[in-house]
Amino acid sequence: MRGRRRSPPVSPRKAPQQDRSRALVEWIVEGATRILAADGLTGLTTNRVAEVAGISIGSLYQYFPNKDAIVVAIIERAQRETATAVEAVAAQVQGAPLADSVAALVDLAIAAQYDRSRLAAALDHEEQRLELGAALAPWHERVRAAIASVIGGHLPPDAPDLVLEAADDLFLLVRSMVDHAGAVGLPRDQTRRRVLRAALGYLEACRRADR
Amino acid sequence: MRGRRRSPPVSPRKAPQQDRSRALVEWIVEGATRILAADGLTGLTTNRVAEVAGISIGSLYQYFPNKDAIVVAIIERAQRETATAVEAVAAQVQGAPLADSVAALVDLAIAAQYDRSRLAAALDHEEQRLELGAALAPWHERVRAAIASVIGGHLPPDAPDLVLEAADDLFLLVRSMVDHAGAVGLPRDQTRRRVLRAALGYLEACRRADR
DNA sequence: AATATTTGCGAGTGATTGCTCGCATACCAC
DNA sequence: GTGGTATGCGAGCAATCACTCGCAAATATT
Repeated sequence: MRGRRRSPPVSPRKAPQQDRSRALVEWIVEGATRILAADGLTGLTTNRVAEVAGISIGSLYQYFPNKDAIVVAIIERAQRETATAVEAVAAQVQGAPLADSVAALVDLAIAAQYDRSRLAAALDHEEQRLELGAALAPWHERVRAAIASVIGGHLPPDAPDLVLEAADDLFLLVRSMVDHAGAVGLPRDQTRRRVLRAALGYLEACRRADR
Repeated sequence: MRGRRRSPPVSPRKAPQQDRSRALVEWIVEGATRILAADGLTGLTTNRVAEVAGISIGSLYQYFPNKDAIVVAIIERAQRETATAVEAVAAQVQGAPLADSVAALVDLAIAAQYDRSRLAAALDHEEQRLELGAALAPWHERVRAAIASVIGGHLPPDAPDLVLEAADDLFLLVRSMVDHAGAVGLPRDQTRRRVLRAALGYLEACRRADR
């Protein structure tokens, strides 16, 4: 276990207090995300982040205690966006047929991740390395709840555990397939068809499982 | 696209010609794999690989032109082992009921990857960075064919494309779920149950799709 | 206007790491 | 033994990168 980092402060060195500073932090995260999407982890150097954000490296370190803190901020923002987007779609498809609801979720995944496979892979990797599992649990919880609310009505009502389990599995399944399809450049419509088949097949299996 | 590496020689600088050298190359790859599994990419330095292999850094560079070449060797060995193992299982379950055959494949995945989620993630990441997709196609082909031979008899016989597609999707699905379960430390039996449900659900959907 | 405080800057530092190269050692032919 | 060759070695080089620190500019306070 040599390569493991210490666990140094990972929250902003100084909470941005003026609007300008808050915008700056967002701007840094935005730039770093673009670098990550374009060049992957090897391209993400602190000097380059500062350069892209149009500030000096010294200023960058007034708001982030170290490089990992920037990565954490990127991951947290991505999780927040994912959770919000999934919740929005979930609210929109309440009551719709299962196939349509799941299709909406798949479309969301394709729209959000398809051209960002490099970013997705990098974030996944860093999430593991920095051991952020616990810190991100609240976001996962929201995603799980949103998906559960979509599929809950179509599964046996006497097994709430099954629904949550299915929500987790469904999310992972869709995410993995979409990311991979994006990485190998599969056409979107084919991806949609295959992911949809997997997702609906899985849910059908769940429905049959608890009887 | 700044962080991208050139594409330098990635094959051994000098083909190992005596048995001793061949064993040495294998030994280096083995040590590097263990480092990767234990500490991830940050722990994998050329000096440490040499140290673990019990040779000098200079000797290491007689057989590998650069660090990436070591990673490529690790990946190729892993792919070879995966392909061989899947083919072996496929041969063993020929003619068995679908559920049993798929269960054997899932068990293989769990046995091979479960405690190596860090290694699996690192290799995935490097495979993308080094753009090895094309180079690894032959191994993927073998895996695809083996899985297709397992599930082929249980799908509509008039759609060979569907079978290959299903083989790819099934492999990805199982691998993703198992890797993730291993990373979060889910108990094996629960993992087995859930992955099996997803896999069989998917196949059932395939069977229904082409009618 | 004068002073104090905060914010921004970026050349430079120390540490790491991939890799080289000159030298030593082992092996071989005679 | 002697000369020649192949193999092994590891100190050290050059490049990279995360991060610091002393100074300047901007802003607030009196």
